[in-house]
Amino acid sequence: MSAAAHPNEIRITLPDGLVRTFTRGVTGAEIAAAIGPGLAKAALAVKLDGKLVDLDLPILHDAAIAIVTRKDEADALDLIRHDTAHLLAQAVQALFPGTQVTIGPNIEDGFFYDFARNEPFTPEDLPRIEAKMKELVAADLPTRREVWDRERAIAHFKAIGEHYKAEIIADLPTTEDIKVYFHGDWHDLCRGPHLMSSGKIGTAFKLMKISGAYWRGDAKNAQLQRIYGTAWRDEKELSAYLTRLEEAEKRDHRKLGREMDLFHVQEEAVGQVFWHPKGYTLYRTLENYIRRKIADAYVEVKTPMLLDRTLWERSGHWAKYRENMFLAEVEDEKKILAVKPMNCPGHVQIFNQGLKSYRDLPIRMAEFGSCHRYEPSGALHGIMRVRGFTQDDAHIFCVPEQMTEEAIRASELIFEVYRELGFENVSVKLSTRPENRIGSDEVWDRAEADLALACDRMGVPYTLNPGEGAFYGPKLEFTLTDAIGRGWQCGTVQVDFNLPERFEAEYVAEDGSRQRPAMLHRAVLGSMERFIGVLIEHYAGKFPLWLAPVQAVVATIVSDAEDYAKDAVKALRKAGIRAEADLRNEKINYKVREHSLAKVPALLVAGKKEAAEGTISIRRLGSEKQETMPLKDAIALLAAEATPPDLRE
RNA sequence: GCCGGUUUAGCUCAGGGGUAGAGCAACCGCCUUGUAAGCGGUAGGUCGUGAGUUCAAAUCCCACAACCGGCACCA
Repeated sequence: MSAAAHPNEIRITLPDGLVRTFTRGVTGAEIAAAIGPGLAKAALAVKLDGKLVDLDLPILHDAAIAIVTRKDEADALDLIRHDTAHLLAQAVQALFPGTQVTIGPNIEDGFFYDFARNEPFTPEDLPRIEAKMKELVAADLPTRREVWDRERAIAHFKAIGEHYKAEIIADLPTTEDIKVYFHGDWHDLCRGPHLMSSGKIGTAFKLMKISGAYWRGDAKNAQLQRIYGTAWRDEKELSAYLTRLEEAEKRDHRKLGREMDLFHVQEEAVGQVFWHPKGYTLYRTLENYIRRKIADAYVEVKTPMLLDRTLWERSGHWAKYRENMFLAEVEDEKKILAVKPMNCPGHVQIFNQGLKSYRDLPIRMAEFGSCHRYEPSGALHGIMRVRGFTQDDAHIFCVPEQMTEEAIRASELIFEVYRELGFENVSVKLSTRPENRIGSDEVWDRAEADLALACDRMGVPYTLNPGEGAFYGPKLEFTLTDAIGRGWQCGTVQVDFNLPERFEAEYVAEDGSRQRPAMLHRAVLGSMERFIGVLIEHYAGKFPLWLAPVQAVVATIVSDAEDYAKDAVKALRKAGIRAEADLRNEKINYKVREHSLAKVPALLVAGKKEAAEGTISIRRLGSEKQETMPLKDAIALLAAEATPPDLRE
């Protein structure tokens, strides 16, 4: 492209490819105005060579620009949310003088701002702050950007008591301009860009919650007060978001677990689950499914719950993980036992029984291992984060050359299981060496490469999670996406250099020498408890038939149909269907409502007609239609559907 | 663990120094019923736990616990 004819002119390429010439120093606002008054009015910011900048920023060089309006969803939301965060800070400082501002970034669906203030904010403060924010929007305060000298900025923010801001500036790279944005007469350090006035923000925002948050995310630092908010392009989007939150709440596994009589928790067993008959049916269905999935390639074992302290000292857990372990003392024997937080040391003990040959490898040792970890009280959450849980665990002992192949095998199992359980969308992360680790760099290089190669060979894309590996080895982490788009990290494949070494696991190699086996940890579901929680929320309690605790209810309309209904239940059960009879003296409306609320997938209604004809009237959960068919056809239909996915043709 | 909030019947929630209420569920009757609540009645609570103030505490004060929302943690 040739340079512009005149030195004071620059060439601006617009999104439609059109190139227009403007005076050097032209602003996005001016370009928008030159294109049309509508665009000028709608303009929020400029995308200058792909980077969002202020509308009033002078453009000095030839560039490709796009005027960003509310129609550009991602950019518009970014701009609006960031401005709303500033608006929040401005309102808070107006209402609560002496409050320091710190940082206020955008997050998914909104933003937050962290404040330093001795008095805590209360829930009642939120509507007040929100009202103030709307006032500031109505005032349509103009935005102004200034670039300050670093030392001046630090001195200024210190002088006005904004010590956190001063600290932020001091930590900014020296290459960075120190930009201060004014909204009316309030100002804040910010990298920008911002909308040209507060009126552009609109009023589709809402403050959501208050929480504590540590300065710079470090629990050793002071705790700040965080206010979360959400902001959208218009009221319609805001209300759609709020509706989405309500819908998510309806899926809450704690609520559904109670309503569907699946499980409960109580104070005397904090962080542990009481599985009710229906919940445990679901649990066993899932467990047996996994058991079938691994039947051909794995051996299943069961290891002790309580193991002597000396074993944990040897495994390294005593040093690294003790504060998370439950201990049991046996005074008579002066012993301290620990409740296992993991199954791996136990599995190595089994591996170590008897001499293994390279011909025996790989040994894939699985256990539905009941583990207990003393999780911080604040981390507990329903059955998703508990202190007593069961891992669908396995450890694979192999020769080092088999590592990639075994990682592939484990990963493919994970993908297959997720797909069969109704999760199509799965992402993979490769977590690499953390600062605090054991093992030489060469060993880490090799292990990370093995896992990366496994992904490549499967054709599975992965994102790198640098520094997030376990201290004993790198890992692959599998995150599935549920029905409403939330990610749940469940499966994992981890290399372990630590345990085989510490427990001196060995096998006899081809040349007769003793070698250390490589070890992989792997879990598909992760924890049974957590995964069932995910399933409940994913399906909103409406499980596919094969998982549903009660698959069919035969409900009578008149008492004359009772014997027929009982026989129908018998026949259903004989076909392997979890069926129950509802012979109560209630209207069919009442029964339909009740079993629908209980989320029974198939309601089989038997009245006088059905009893006489040997038919049944099927009503499926979620449908208002019903279909009458011969009982044996209904049984065949349901039996087919009740077949677990791995057993289908 | 930290910050804030909450805790009253099985569930959802009201009440707020004078001894506890509603709806639904449960139980008992009546109704034999045709696809999302038929009618009537009965019963049900150490008001999270402990300690205090008071003539009197579910209510006020303190401590603790559990739960909820975040933060931190998540071998």
